[in-house]
Amino acid sequence: MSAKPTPLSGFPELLPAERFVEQQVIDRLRATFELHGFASIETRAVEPLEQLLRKGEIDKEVYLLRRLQAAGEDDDSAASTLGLHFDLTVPFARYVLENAGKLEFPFRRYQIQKVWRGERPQEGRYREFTQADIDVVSRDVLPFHHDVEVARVMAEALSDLPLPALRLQVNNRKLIEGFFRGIGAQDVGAVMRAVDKIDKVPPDVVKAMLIEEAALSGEQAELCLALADIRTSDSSFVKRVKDLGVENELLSEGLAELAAVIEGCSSVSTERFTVEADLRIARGLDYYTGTVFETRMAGFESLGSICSGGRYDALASDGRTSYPGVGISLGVTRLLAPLFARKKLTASRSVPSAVLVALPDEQSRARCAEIAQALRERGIPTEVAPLPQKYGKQIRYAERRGIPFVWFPADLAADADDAGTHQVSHEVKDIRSGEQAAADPHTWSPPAEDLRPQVVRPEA
RNA sequence: GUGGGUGUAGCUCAGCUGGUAGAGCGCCGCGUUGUGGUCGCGGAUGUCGCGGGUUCGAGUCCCGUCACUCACCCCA
Repeated sequence: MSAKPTPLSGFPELLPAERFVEQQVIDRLRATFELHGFASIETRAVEPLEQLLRKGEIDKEVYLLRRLQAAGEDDDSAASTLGLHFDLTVPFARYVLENAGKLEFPFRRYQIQKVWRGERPQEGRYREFTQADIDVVSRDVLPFHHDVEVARVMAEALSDLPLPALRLQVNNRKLIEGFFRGIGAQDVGAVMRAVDKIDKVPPDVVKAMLIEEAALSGEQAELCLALADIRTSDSSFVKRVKDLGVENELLSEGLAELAAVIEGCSSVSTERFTVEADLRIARGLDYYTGTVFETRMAGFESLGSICSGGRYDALASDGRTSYPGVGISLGVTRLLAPLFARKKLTASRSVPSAVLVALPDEQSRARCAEIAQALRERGIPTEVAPLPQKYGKQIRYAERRGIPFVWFPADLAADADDAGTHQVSHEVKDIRSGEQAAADPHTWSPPAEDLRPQVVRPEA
């Protein structure tokens, strides 16, 4: 490669310190998911286009996969063409159907993988990014308490991470659909699309859209706006909805479900992670049938939702048996990349090494490697200096990487010579404080907080 | 897919009505001949995104193109 490559927009690549943070976050998510009994699976990167397009009008979002030499080959039907998956829910539904005979239901799984979308990239929107999903799927019927469970598990996982304050907003499709039907709306989808704009355009514009595009009367539109305005952190939203005076069976069911989720999550709500009913949340994806989730991060509202999901009763079905599910998906890249870009999150050093063993001269390399190995045997990440440069340069090498300790090997000539001019024993220097003391590679250990890099929030 | 903005050193950016490139930070060296950071002195680095056009002359003007970026759309 001769010319300098240009960055490829939308395919973020992290520097080592950021990658360290990402891996810590993924480890943390994984630990929490497993603590709650979710099993890991990984699905293939590609699905038949036919499967991928079941989700709706996203054909322009899917990257097709074909061999360079395949031009002119016959079969380009949706059934045989492959595309990279653009989320983890659709492949999971396919996986459940394919393995239904071997899985135990209700099936609880987590999945942390890359996904691809043909987007125009900008901050928080990528063409290749990592999602972390948890879902529970059952056969025929999935008890409602799992709606509460997935929210609680994700809340617990996110609460453990060093992030700005998060707000989990919950709504229910039955509630809003029931409400819209209850007021006499004919085109529920058009109403939802208009209401969904409420955070971006003024209320009177939304009202105009409701009247023009969803064929509502001014009164009906007012009721929709009033509903969308309701936001509470407890179940008091129920009374406020009822006060609007709309009667509908589906609405009542949705109200009861949403109240159950809000009450069920009240104990995981903290200052840094709040859960609330927000009746303007709709979600564009049409496979959701009940509970829906979105999550906003304080100071990063323009990113949109960083963690979303909901209940889908009909996504997976083989024609005779249906597999209803509920899940929630964290956008790991959307969450972290903006924090990295704004220097709100990084690692205390860019390499795992806690110790750099200084190299006096090339002849000493084997001896220095032994010192390093003695440290490693006790779990201390250690590297040997690459070149026998002046010690000042070697210290600088460590400093730039954030390696906190430099190990100076004992001078072998010390036995024969005057101890005043030679370093008789091994010494280790904390380059932050400058303190240096004699040490034995078989017993010395760094302070626990220096053993591994730490995730740090520079200004938090 | 639609509509804006921007491309100059490793990074952030200046560069006037066209006269063939600059600053800060970073990097390297020396002061300080095996202990860094501070300070002082010195040094290196650019196909001015790419292609074409106008001109005696283009980083600067024009056209095209590519990339990046922001907003919309949609979404993690």
